[in-house]
Amino acid sequence: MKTIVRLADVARHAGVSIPTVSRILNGVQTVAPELKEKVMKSVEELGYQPNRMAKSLREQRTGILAHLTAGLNANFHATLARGVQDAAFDLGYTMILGSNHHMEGDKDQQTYAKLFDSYRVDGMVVVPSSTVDPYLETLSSRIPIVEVDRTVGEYSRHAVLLNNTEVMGEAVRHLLSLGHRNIALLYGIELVSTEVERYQGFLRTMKEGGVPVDPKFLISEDFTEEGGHRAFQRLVGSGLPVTAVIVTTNEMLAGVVVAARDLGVRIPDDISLIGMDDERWVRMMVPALTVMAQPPYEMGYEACRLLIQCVEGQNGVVPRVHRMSGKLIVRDSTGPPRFDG
Amino acid sequence: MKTIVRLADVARHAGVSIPTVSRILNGVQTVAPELKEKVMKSVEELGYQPNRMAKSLREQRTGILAHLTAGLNANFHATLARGVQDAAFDLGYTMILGSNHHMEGDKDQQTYAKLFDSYRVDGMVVVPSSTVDPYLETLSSRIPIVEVDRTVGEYSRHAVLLNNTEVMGEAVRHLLSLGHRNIALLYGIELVSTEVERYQGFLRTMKEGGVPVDPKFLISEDFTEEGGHRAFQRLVGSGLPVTAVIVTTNEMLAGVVVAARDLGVRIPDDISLIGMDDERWVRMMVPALTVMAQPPYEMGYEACRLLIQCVEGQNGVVPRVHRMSGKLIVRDSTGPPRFDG
DNA sequence: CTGAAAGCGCTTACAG
DNA sequence: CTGAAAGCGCTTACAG
Repeated sequence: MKTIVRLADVARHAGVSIPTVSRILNGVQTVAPELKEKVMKSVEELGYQPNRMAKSLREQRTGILAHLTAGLNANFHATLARGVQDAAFDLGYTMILGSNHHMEGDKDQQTYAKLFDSYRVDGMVVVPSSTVDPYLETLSSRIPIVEVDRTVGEYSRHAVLLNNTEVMGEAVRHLLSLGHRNIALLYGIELVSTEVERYQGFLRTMKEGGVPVDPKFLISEDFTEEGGHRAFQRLVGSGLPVTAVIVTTNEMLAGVVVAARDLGVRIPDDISLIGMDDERWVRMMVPALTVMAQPPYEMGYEACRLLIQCVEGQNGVVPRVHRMSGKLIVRDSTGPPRFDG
Repeated sequence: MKTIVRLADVARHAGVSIPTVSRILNGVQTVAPELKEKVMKSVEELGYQPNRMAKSLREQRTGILAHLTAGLNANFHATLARGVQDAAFDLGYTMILGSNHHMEGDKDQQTYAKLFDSYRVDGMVVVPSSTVDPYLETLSSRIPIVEVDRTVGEYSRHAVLLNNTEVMGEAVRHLLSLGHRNIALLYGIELVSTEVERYQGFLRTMKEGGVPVDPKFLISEDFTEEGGHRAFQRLVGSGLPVTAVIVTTNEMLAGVVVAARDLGVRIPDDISLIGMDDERWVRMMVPALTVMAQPPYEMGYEACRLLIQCVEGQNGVVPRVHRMSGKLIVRDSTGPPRFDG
């Protein structure tokens, strides 16, 4: 293990004092050009690399941003994380990542929040879960936090969210214009903002379209593939005259597709289907699915950009919700209802 | 912004010296039980959270591990990263993540490596690329590095890799046993160890099976979906009597599937197909694809566990290659060759 | 424009 | 068993 070069080594090598080297490296104050040159040569020769830990300790800022996510399993969250990371990198920060541990759900988010706090990160971009919230609330008093994808609700912080009601509205209008009236909504059982907003968007647009909604057409289940499977089974098992189904999450969507195959329900001949998230499997399967597409990369990037703004002083800005627009991508899983539907 | 609690604050609050608090918190040395109790109460009351930066600076170790990956876009790498992260978390470390920036390929890996080095990370788990290698080599002299998924080759470091030749062998034998003789291999054009090993595994097993390989059946292209598309087009366009195709990467596999549809080639009726990575789309599409499945989570976890072993002193252990076994999952994209094939 | 001194928040020999 | 002192590698007032 080679010994590491410190500022003092560079100073000695260049024949100047430590502060001088520091000033040159940080471009602060004016320095004699000749000294600068000499020092830069020493830096080069010795391969000096500043110790960010020491710098952080002294400056009382680390240049590290934490991202607390709900889990990299879902492509959506992985891409969002990439957005956060790229923004951090572009703006001179480093991202530290905490995602759900194993399969234990979100109970680790708080552990991660504490851990990252102990590293004195400059701020956090978080996909909030109910359990992490109380801790974040206290943390908020010390460092800026930006919520992304969903929010725990009272908007006391910046939040970057999808324009959920809008996209859902698009989806509903698409089905209505095809002639559908008996449209079911399959959604996640947890009370997170995304689900609430999509649910509301559904109801509102149906109302605007003048189509009454039978509560039996509103089915909530687990966020998982299994949940989607069960929801679709229940729906079809009920014998109701459904002609179209909207599913609010990608995981559930997969379950719905499998269930439809299991039950011999043809898409879109028997039932039209609209899902969430434009992932590869959605494009590769036959029929390719009509989906509400989100821009996860942009959401992450924007959230992080906002966070850095807060970190760097513009925290005079009043916290608000930033809406990113999704769009409906029409493919082959939606068509006119069956004539007997 | 609330002011933050330091060790000194706890000491004053408990009426003891700073070192005493430090010792109690770190469980080092024996301390009077009464003092301990008093201090712990103060810690609790003040909500003290140690400053890891300061601790790191003093201890000359940060407890941070860096993971340099090839990009979270691919599910494989996202899951692998999750494995690394979980291992880090389980063993008391924090993971810092660097993945490819935007679409610029791997040229940022070196930037990330430098950045993380400046934070004095205790070690790195890296999915190496050719450009990052020279820098890693010098870094290796200071901190432990474990390679994962692929290696730049000379095995001067620990590496956790898939047993590429084995799984490829399984795939080939599966096709041979179905009666195929004219099997094509579509692989990535870059000279990375995964590709080289899979290529060799293909040739070796064909040889063992006593089946000569026409070099025209060996087609290399970009790692991308477009690359796969082109490769399949070239193959079919050549008019060669292929009855089965093996594709070495998931990205290319998607391109092959699309190309087959475009050209009206039926799978497995006209051509049998084996791909890589057991991702959702591979299971959801019809026919569900036969694939060589890797255990990315386990690979990441194991690599990180190994790294921590090195970090914590067992670096007496001679660096070696650790092989993880993949397995062939037979589904509906492989069948007997066409009688006229 | 440059250097000597202090200090960021910890831990760890060193005395007692 | 406990505390005073030094030091990890930096930056930043403070003199000159």
